[in-house]
Amino acid sequence: MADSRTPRSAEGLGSSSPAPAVTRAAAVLDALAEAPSGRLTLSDLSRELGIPKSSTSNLLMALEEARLITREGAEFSLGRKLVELGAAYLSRLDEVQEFYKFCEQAPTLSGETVRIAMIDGDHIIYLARYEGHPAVRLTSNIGDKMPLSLSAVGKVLLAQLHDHDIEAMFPDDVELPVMTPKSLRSAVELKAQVAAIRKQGYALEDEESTLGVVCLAVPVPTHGAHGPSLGLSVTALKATFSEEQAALMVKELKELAHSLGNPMG
Amino acid sequence: MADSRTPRSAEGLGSSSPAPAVTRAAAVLDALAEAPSGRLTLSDLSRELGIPKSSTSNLLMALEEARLITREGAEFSLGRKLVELGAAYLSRLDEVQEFYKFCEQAPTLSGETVRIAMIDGDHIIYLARYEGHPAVRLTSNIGDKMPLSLSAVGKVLLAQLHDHDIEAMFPDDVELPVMTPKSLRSAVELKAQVAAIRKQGYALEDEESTLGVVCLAVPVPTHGAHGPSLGLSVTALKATFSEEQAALMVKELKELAHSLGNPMG
DNA sequence: GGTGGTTGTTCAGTGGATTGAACAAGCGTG
DNA sequence: CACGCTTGTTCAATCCACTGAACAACCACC
Repeated sequence: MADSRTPRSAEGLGSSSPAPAVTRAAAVLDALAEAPSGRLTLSDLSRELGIPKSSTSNLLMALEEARLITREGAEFSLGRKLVELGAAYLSRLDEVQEFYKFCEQAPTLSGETVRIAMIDGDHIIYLARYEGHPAVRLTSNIGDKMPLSLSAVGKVLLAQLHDHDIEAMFPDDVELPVMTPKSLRSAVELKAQVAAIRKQGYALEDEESTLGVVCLAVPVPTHGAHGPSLGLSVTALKATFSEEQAALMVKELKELAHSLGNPMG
Repeated sequence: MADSRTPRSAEGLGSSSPAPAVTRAAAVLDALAEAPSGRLTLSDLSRELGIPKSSTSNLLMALEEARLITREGAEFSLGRKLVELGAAYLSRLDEVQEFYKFCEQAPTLSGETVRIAMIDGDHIIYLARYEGHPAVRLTSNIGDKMPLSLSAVGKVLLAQLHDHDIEAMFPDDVELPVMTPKSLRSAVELKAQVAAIRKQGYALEDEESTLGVVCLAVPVPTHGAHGPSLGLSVTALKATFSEEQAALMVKELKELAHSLGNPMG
């Protein structure tokens, strides 16, 4: 997707980093993560990030020594250590452990596909997935990202933000990403939904990211001031989706959200 | 585990990194990943890594801007971007996708707990887990590490290495980590097992990491020269473990390994 | 409230990381 | 095979990131 003609400068001109080498190294990791093939050469990186070749070479050597990237011939790709670090992050979230336990025991949810997600910049990121439903395997994985406007969790998390933050992210004339004919197209429409979500306490996504698939989501009340807000969602096939079922799911999701929000034994 | 009295210098004295800031930043991430609570203050990090406070402050600011870490008051912890990056790494491994598909269809394995792992320095790291067996939920997670000598996959991957590499990692007088009374204690014993594993083509772990639990593992033939070698394992309760079952599992594991090793439609 | 030991931030000097040009090695192409 | 166009590595000069000490803010404990 990234236009290879447009080098995205690692440094935003005026904003000089307090540790440029680190900022640039992070840009290297990003570039590798976003590259379609996942593999780039020194020259590729140097060109795309606008970093001199010799400097890039130094960065890559340091990153390789830290196992954050791997060299394979002349091509570099992400390293295994990133899996460790990502896992270390997730293992610290007690919510994830409890999430699994709860899903297994919940009468309705235990048979569905449930996910827990978190807001991450202008996207959501999936942290864990419970699959009671081996028949419907989602293509999305832990760690995957999604635009806020295209998912139920995204909308529900958006609804948790202050209005001026929402306005900053979605001015009225902004272009929203579109994945299906039913995707929301205007920021005005999105903000109207946000208002509705705040009233009813849950969000619905009706084939807006994948045709034939609907999603329900609720927010997890953020306990105390610390930690970013989490959201929960159930995914179901539109064909087998009924009002009563939806009501049950929302009820159980809210129970789960409540128990995640109030840490107890 | 880390003796807080012993600052592990980020730089190995003589070996000066071509990009010290990056190496130090990586050390910061490691320290945060290993910290029991997952949260450290600027001073903690400065002390433990032997980096001046002012420099540490700069590193942390740059890391935070890259979302590789998060600040929470005065404490720093790993950032969400690491989950993304780890996921990006895993999503590139086609093996993982095929692994899931195969497990679901395999007659015996589909009811068991199967994992795929990779060698990572002197440990193994789990890349994916299939659970046909909701009754027995493992405590281990994707991204977790394990010493080579304590798991069936570890031993089977060790058996793939050249003898001189094994000798370098496990000289005869080395102290092996111990987790149960049945854990291997001497490197000599370990190397004898490696020889046996090479003959029979699979490895067995008999309550060496967890009492009551046994594991079988086979290697995935590394197709071509590139990519590190992978291993597959099934975990079962010792109580419900029979010879015939073991034979079936090894057979299916080998089939899976073969299909992973020979990429096809 | 004073006091000792923290904490994180500021700032000017300097030593080392960064750099660009010049190098060597690979690869299609005519 | 010689040619252009890549690629990655080398090296000395310069600039800027790192440093250490001095600072301010905080907490805990008499």
